[in-house]
Formats: sequence, C-alpha cells, structure tokens
Amino acid sequence: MQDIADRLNVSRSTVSLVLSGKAGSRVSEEVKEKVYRTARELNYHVNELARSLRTGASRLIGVIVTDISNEFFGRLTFHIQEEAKKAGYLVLTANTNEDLRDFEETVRVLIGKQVDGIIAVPPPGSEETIAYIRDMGVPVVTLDRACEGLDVDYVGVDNYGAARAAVEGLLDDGFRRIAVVALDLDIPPLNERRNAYEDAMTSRGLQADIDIRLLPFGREATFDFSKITKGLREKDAVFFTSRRAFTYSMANLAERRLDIAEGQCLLCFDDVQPYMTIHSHIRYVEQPVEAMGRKSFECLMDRIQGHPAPGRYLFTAKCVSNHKD
Amino acid sequence: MQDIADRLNVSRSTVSLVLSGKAGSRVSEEVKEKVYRTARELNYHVNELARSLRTGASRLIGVIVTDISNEFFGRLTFHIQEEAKKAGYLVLTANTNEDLRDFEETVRVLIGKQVDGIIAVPPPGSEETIAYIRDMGVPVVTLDRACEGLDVDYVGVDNYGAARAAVEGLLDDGFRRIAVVALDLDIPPLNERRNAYEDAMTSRGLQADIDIRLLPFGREATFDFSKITKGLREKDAVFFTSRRAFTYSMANLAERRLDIAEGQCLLCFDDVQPYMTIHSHIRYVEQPVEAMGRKSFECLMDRIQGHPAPGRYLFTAKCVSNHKD
DNA sequence: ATGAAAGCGCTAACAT
DNA sequence: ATGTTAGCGCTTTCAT
Repeated sequence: MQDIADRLNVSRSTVSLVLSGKAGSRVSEEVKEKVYRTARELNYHVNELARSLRTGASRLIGVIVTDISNEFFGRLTFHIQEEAKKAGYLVLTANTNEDLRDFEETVRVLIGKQVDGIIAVPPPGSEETIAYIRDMGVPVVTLDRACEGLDVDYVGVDNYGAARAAVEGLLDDGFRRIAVVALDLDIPPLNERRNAYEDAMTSRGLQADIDIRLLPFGREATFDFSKITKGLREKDAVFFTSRRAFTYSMANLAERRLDIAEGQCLLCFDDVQPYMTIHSHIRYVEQPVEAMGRKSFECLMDRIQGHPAPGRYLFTAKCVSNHKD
Repeated sequence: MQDIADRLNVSRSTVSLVLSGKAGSRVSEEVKEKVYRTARELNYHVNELARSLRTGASRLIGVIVTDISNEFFGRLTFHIQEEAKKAGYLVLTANTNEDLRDFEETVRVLIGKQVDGIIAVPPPGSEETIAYIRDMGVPVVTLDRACEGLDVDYVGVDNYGAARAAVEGLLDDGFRRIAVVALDLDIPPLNERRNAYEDAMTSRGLQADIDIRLLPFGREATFDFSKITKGLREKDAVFFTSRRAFTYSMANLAERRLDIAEGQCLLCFDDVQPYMTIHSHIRYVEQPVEAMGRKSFECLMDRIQGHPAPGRYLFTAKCVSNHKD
C-alpha cells in the first residue's frame, strides 16, 4: 500500500480510500484510476487481517456441526456457505462429533479468530457454552437443535409434528405394528421423533405395540446387529428416526443377507430418495435443508447487524412416498 | 492485555511472553502464575487476528472443494479438519460448483484472508489459478485431480488403474457386454475411468460393445432419463463412473418404476455400500478417503514448513463385492 | 527477570 | 481533494 502511495506520490490514506471503495467523490477520478492500475501492476492484495484488526469486523463466521461428512450437515453447510459468499463472508467449519469438550475448544478458537458470528449445532450439554458465546458478545444461532431455556436464535424443523403426522399416516393406512429403529443418542430431534411415535401409538390404544430398537452411536461400535433387528420382519412397518439409522441398518442387512418383508413399509426421517429402488414401499420425511441453511445465515446477519430480539424458526417437513396409489 | 499488565504492574511484553507460552525461564514463576490468574479473571482471550498480523502466520488454511454436500468431498473435508484441529489450524471451506470464476474469486478472498495454505479440488481450466496461488507464495496442494504440467503437490487415487482392474475383473468373471453410465463432466478422474473402461474392452477385442451413456451435469437438468438408460437391462453389467452417476440413476429408476435385470452386475466407482441391499450383485471401488484427507493436510504442512519439493501421492483403490462365492 | 519501543498493514478522524 | 496522525492488539528486539 505504501508502495502504491510512493509510486503515485499520494498518501496511504488516499490509496486506502480508493481501494476500500469508500472514496466516493473525495478522490479525483484521475487518481482513482491510477491507484487501481498501479495496484494491479504491483499485484497488490489487501491484507484482510490488518483491515479486520482495524475495523473490528473479520467477515468470518464459524459453522460448527456434528460431522460435516454427514450428508444432512454437509447440505446445511453448503447452503450457508452459498449465502455467506453472496454477503462477502467466509466460513470456518468445524466438527464436534457430538463431543462437548471438542465443542468448547472449537468455540474458544473461533472466538479467538474474531469471527463475527457462529452458527452451531449444539452437542448434548452445551447450553452453558452457547450462553458463553452470547455473553462474549458474539452473535450465535443454534441450528437443528434448540437449547432449552436459552433465549437464542434457533432454526430447525418441527420434529415432533412431522414425525407424529408420519406415524399417524402409517396408522391411518392400516400399518399397526410399527417398530422404531433409532440411534442411541440423547439429542432433542431424535428424542422428539421417538416421543411423537410413542404418543401416536398411545393415542390409538397401541401402547402395547411400542417397540424401540436402539443402535449404539459411534463409528467403530461392534455389536450384534441381528439381535437388535430380531423380529423386525414381522412388523407392519419400521420407522427409522434418522437417515443414519436407516443407512446403517441397510448396510448391515446387506452384510448379513437379511431382508425386508414384502408388504412392509419403511419410514425414515430424512431424505432417503436414492433408496427408493430397494423396496416397493418407502416413505420419508423431507427436511427443507436449503431453507434452513439460508434462514440460519439470515438470522445471523440480522443479529450481526444489531437486530435485538432472537427468533425461533420452525420449519415443517413433508412426507414423501414411493407407493403406488 | 494492557489491563492485565496494569493490574499487575508489569509490562505488556511480560504478559505477552507468558500468555504465548514463550516465557520459558525469562519470567518468574510467581509472575507467570499471577498473569494466568488475572487473564482468567478478566476472561481474556488473545486476539488471534492481531497475533497473526504480527507473526505473519494466520493458522488458517483454505479447503476448496466442488461441493461440500457431496459425501465424497464431505468426508475428505472432515478428515482434513480433524488433522488440522490437532495441528492447531482452522479450516475455511468453500465450494466452486465446478465453476472457474467462482474458484478464482474464492482463491482471491482466501489469499486476502492470509491463509497459510490451500488444499483445492481444482475445477476444469484452473491450472492458471493454481499456478497463481503458488506464485503468490501460498503453499497449495491439489486434491482428487492433478493439474497437468504443473509442479504442485497432488494427492489422489489411481483412477485409471482401479477402474481398469475393476472392469477387467468383470470381464474375467464372464460379463462381456458392459455399459458405462457417467456424468457428462470433463474432469480428469472421470475421464480416466472412462478411458480405463475403453482400454479394457478394446484389449479383449470388445470395442464393438463399448457403450457410454452420459448424464447431464447440474442439479436442475431436465432430460429424458429413460432415453439414456434405454436397453441397459440387456447388458451383462453396468459401470457407473462415480457415486453421483449411480445414485442419480437409482433415484430415477425408482421414479420411473424401471428395474435392474436379474443376473446383472452393477459396478460403481466410489463407495455405495448402503445400496448393497438393492441388488444381489454390486461391486464398488472404495477410495481410501481418510488416508487421502490426512495425506493432503500432511503435504500442506510440509510445504508450509518449508519443504521444497512437491510430491504426487497416488493411492490405490480396492474393489468390493457383495456377490455370493 | 523485566521493560521500552517499534511495527505488522490497515482505517478513520481530523486537519489542510 | 488529499495528507497527517494515531491506533487496532499483538510480538519481538534490544536495553536495562
């Protein structure tokens, strides 16, 4: 910058004004032109770090998810990034693997990097950390999972409502003996979906048929899958409360050469469209991932721009089926 | 920092020394202790931006992929991030959607943010941009796709070798009429896989049976899928050159109620393990994603730490089958 | 063992 | 319309 100024016999401030687009009519067109040209010649790039230090805004946001390799979070992140790009922000992404320590550490590092805001999928027990972010004066919006009793932005889906409607749809269509296969993870969305199932069954007087199978969470978990799925063939329908529960089961079914019964209906919370060929009757609950990603970024921008009141945005999810008729 | 110094009647330098862990024996244990305590009391966090400005190292790296919501890239990114975390780096991620302009712009922004290095999946035609990054003095490693004629780090898989072995494996097992379904995208990995197929067929005197179906690239592409897949049922086997080609086809098959022929073998380049239930004979080529992710970060670190010579790391991919016997 | 001072590259009052 | 100056928060050499 000094180089440009020297070459042109103007001051650094003038160059700064021009290059940051804040010149307006304060600098003559002639000088502006020269500055631009010289900057190009010298292959000059502003040092955003220095700029951020001075302005107090890094134009960086942090996105903390459970696991970016999970397609659901991958898609959310993608849409957040596309919005961020338009708004001139860059996105720092990090994974928690549902680990609280990891989350805390990541938050610390992100704040150290002076991010202008954070969008986070809070792992279990992270309420304090979320409150801490907010108290540090860093705008934060929680995604996918709400933080109970915390007045902070939240963007998510109506898990209970969508799951309940889907299960009742099953019941309406004559599927009565419905089992659940779920990841053994204590997080709100999964809990709500299970609760919706239990309530739906109970409201139809089918509490005796409530049947929940838990899949251990974690990659390397070795366990007896066949034991967990024992008797599943006899069910009218199976409700998988997340894509991971579904794909995990499918993969294991394949390995053990088990199969799915003929007229059985498979219901999954989350898009499993590519699996529609597997079986003649699959239904899934489709979350509006793109809208959620966009909304969470929009929320964050509102907060960064000083909007005071946090909001809670609950999206509805619709059920899709591949069944004839 | 000044606050801490004031409270303790020491200088900022002393505080800095202690807090950055460079104190060694230069500061008395007593003062060190006090500094730590006071920092905690005041809830002090170093401003990494200022530190980076001063030290010239941002501890930030950029990862540019095609599309983070694609599971392959999501997993690569995940493993890069886990390595980065260990090494004390944060990762800025961005998507190009295979668009060159987008890539160039992203590179510009990342360099402006003073990233210490970039790991990139280069979109078609990005050789110049890659060279530019390098010439700017920013360490760069290309991932998944090599840049022809550019002496820059590269981490990828032996696409040709793995595809050729997989197709010849099919031929050895008596599948002769093999068709290809591929995304219509001019990128090295996809091209190599197609070439391997053509060469394998030709080497067995089956050039007359070469049959390649192209799927338009891009989300909103509307086209006549059934036209593209016409006659596929009659083939002995179908080779999908990428997961996207595979899942896309599966999704469409499902929609149109088409099906796959009995004894047919489905071969896919990339892990489609969860689909193993679909059909009795599926093979897929499994890329060592974790190793690739780790290696690319390791490479970048080498370069950042001043290692001079770029390397090319070609991983081998193995073929997996679900067929009995 | 500790402090003073300069400076990383930029911006923004304020002055001219 | 342009320049001067101070300073963002930190590190680091050089003195003491």
